[in-house]
Amino acid sequence: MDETSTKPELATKPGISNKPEISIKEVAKVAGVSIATVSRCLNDPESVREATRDKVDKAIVETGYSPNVLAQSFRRGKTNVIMVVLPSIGDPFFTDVLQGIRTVARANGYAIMINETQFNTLAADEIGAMMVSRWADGIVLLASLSPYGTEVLSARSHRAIPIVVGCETISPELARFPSVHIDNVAAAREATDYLISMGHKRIGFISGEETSLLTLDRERGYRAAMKAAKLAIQTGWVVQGNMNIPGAIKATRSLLNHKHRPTAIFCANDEMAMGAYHEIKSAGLKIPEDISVVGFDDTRYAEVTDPPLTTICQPAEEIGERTLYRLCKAIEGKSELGDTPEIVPHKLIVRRSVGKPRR
Amino acid sequence: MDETSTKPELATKPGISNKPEISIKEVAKVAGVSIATVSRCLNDPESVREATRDKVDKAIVETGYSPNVLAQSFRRGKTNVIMVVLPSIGDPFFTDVLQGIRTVARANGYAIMINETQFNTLAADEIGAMMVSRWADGIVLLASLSPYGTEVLSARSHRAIPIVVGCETISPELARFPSVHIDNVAAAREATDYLISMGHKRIGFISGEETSLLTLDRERGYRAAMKAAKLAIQTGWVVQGNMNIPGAIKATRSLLNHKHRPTAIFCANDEMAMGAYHEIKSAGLKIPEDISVVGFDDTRYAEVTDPPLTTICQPAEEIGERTLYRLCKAIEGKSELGDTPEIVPHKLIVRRSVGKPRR
DNA sequence: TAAGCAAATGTTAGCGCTAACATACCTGTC
DNA sequence: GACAGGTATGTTAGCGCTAACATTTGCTTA
Repeated sequence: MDETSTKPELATKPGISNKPEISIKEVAKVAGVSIATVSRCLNDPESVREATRDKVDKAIVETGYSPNVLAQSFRRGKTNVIMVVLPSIGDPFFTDVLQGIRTVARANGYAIMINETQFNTLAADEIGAMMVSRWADGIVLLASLSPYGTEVLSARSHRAIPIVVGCETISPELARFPSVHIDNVAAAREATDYLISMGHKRIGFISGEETSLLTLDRERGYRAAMKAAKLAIQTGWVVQGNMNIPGAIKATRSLLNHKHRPTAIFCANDEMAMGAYHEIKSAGLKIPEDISVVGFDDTRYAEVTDPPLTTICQPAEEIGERTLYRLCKAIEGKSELGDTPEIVPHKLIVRRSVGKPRR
Repeated sequence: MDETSTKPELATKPGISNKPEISIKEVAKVAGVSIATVSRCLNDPESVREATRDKVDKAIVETGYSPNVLAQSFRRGKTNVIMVVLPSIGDPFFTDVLQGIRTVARANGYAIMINETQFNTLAADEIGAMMVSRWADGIVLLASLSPYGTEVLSARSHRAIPIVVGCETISPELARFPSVHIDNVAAAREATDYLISMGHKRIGFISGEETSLLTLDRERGYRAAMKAAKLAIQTGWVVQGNMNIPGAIKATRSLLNHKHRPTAIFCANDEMAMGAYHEIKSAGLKIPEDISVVGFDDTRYAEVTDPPLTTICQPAEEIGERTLYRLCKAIEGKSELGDTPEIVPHKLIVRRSVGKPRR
């Protein structure tokens, strides 16, 4: 035990690390101080004399000690982990939101744990479990919850950890949570208005998951614009596309086969617009000459599609940053804005996917 | 305290949850049993008499108890968390890998923590910290580490938690870790050979991050194919594109302006191929008539680009599954394959982005 | 019915760390 | 040189849980 070989024996089987976990106790012994002093050196170095600190630092290096984060978290009752719940990791829009989240998280010493709902309810259980188990210090909810999920959340609310909702529109049930998002209704209306202003009268809409309130809001904006312009929406002009490419392809096909084929298609996100592009071109039609397309999100692909996609730009990174900022404040118990929803600005980005209708 | 109101008081300030954390002790008291029995009901229900179990279950519901996962993890020395390290969450290829990872993780009771390196060295520190702090039970490494990162890892190896490398080619330093990946050299060579077989003699290559061994391997395959066909590679035909769209656009521009302009471009991933498409079309050139393009990864976008992209298909989901499977085994200490690299098959998917060169 | 044995339950010692409290150690002042 | 008053360090009680060990209970069998 006392043989001072430079290298500790290597575990022959990684994964079954041989027990001798180096604890604060070991360091204390080597440094000739008490464990409290070691702890202080780690957490409040100012409070310990320099000479002692040096001894301890040396002992830490010598023993190869590093704190057991698990024990720390347990003791402090804080994990410094934030869970992010989102519908789909693959969505490039969320990539940008996550970027913002990560920046603020890192700055505040939090690690991020990502959880995909994939539009199912399972996630709700996991969120509930998370809340209750105290694994995470807080939750960023970028997805909409099923009614069941909302119920789970409410049921556990007495042991709640802070939640901030981002991107998603707020349902009445979730209204008690702070949120950061654009005005989806207004944005969708703006996009539709733009199509109308270009002369389109037959406009189709490809929606997302019906469980998503965000999608519903975009549909609402589309309908509002149509109504305001006194344009009728034919049955079959609103098709569900599930926010993904295969869904959009199917939806577009049905739109193209409609007996009153729309001259323009408004997609609830850019990903679906890419699917629509594909199907439109496959049908031998040209964008925007034969049919115009508008997307939503302004992902990094919008610029490089052919033709470049006209779409609504959300300040994704900013949403991420603001969401996490507010969550951090809430965790610290000094939320500034309370549960106020925070509306960030959107912007219609006009590229070349919209033209005048042929007739 | 004994007032049996249906709803416990709501914390007025979420985030500062009012202390009374319900512990196993509370449940034991309510059920009239010892804490050990409660623990047993949770962890090994078989070992407790049904009548007792019922009492405890009822008490659990009544108190609203749920275990403090932090305490459990601390006590057991196991978190059931696996950290996944990848270069970029936004890359659609990793979306599929993650899908596979998630499936196996969930089946084995692990939560996933995602960590983006974004090609910097910072991540290495975090991985090292993770290893040492025992936050995670294991690590999936889908990114290549900088030399510094490798050093960090080695330095801490005496307290190692299991690591399995996925996708990335294995450097000699990492060779001691198990891995799952395709044969990148062979795949890149196959793609290049295909271009050559179509009659191309002037072929450019857009590479990724120079720190990535995977990219280097693909470049190696390209060079090997060219050499085998006795085709010279002009200076300036191999350009770095950083695995993203803006990088690819710049790289493509330089390729198009080359005095010996290539008739085909091989991109180290599909994302860059999309950037290349854009730049080629912007220059007024047609794919594949004027210039052919080959990608790598076969992401979900490859099919819907215009024209559909010829590319190398990696079994992304399978890589994820296998990687995690092996990691789980390693965590359980019964790794079957040891550190053997596992090569999974790739496949060239021929679509319509490659034609015969014009001259 | 008492012994014997297994099954069921209880008791308790920590896991590694932090923080409250207790004690020791300085330094300067009169 | 004794004392106050601060500063630096030591001692120790848990956090909630699990698992090893101790004890009780219930049931079988002679």
